[in-house]
Amino acid sequence: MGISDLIASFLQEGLDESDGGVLEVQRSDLAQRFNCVPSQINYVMSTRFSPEHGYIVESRRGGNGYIRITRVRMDRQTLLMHVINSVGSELDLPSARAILSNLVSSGALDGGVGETMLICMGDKALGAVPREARDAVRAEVMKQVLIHQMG
Amino acid sequence: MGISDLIASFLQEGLDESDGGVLEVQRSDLAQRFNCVPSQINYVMSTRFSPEHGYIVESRRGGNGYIRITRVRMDRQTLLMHVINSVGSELDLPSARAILSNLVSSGALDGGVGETMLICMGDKALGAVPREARDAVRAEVMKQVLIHQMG
DNA sequence: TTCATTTTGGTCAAAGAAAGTCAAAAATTA
DNA sequence: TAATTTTTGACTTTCTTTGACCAAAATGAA
Repeated sequence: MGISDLIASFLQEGLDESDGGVLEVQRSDLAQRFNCVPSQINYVMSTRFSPEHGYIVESRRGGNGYIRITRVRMDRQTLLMHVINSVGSELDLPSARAILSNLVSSGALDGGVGETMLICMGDKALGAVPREARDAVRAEVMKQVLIHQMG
Repeated sequence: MGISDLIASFLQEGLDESDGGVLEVQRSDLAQRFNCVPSQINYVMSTRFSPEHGYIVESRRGGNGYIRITRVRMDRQTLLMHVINSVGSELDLPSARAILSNLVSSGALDGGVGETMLICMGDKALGAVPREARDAVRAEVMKQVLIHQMG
């Protein structure tokens, strides 16, 4: 087992013992404990605690900064993940509408959230984005929101 | 929790207990109580009690000087309208965050919708938009969603 | 009244304390 | 050997703390 694996399993344990599946750590503390460089913690986060793996990682810099890992629920997640993976690098508005209406009617997404997303991806909201770039933005917006929704 | 957070939550409590959501404190008193330099109080005011966070801060110097914090309360329509009008042609992410958190905590916006908007305006979601154009997109997204929310 | 002194609060920039990014080097694995 | 994954570290960004210097209001003496 490499250091990254050690760190990962240490965090897993912490999450198991924590209440609510939430764990807060300090990057430099962890790095010291495992005798590695701080940025390795970022590596562990992005390779083992990504949303695709079922986690959300938030953080704050500066004095009293932290890294917070949250384990997300699993059932809805599968559906959302499926959609996330199916969305490529571009997404037109009608497709977005269809996807969202599916998610909402299947109960995987709150109606208000779905509508909000639609507005965010609409031509008015994206007025400042060149027409030919909008579908790329839509794809990214869709994916990011759904990834976040897994939490 | 850092000192700034401690001071902020102390003030929050005071506001909750106060009548009319108004609280008056003395800068040097506070600084002494929390064992910090007076200007740190100003820092707390500007980072946690800004108008975007839903507060008005007034003050007076000289003998018996004070700092007065007032929590702003408005009905949903007014609040939304106010925000829409106050957002110019550009909006940076921290400001968006503050505005949304205020709208949500005041009950004018559903939490899920607020979070969704934040993700839609995040740097990841707007990855395909040139950095220097993002704040313009954010402003438009914010306004469009809120306009939709008023309907 | 007028002016100096005292009592507050305000500003700003530097220093400090985390965390983030990115790409090269090293190690593993296929 | 070639490709992929890990490990490192130099550089960046964000948030907080501190302190030196500034500005205004109240007070009291001339």
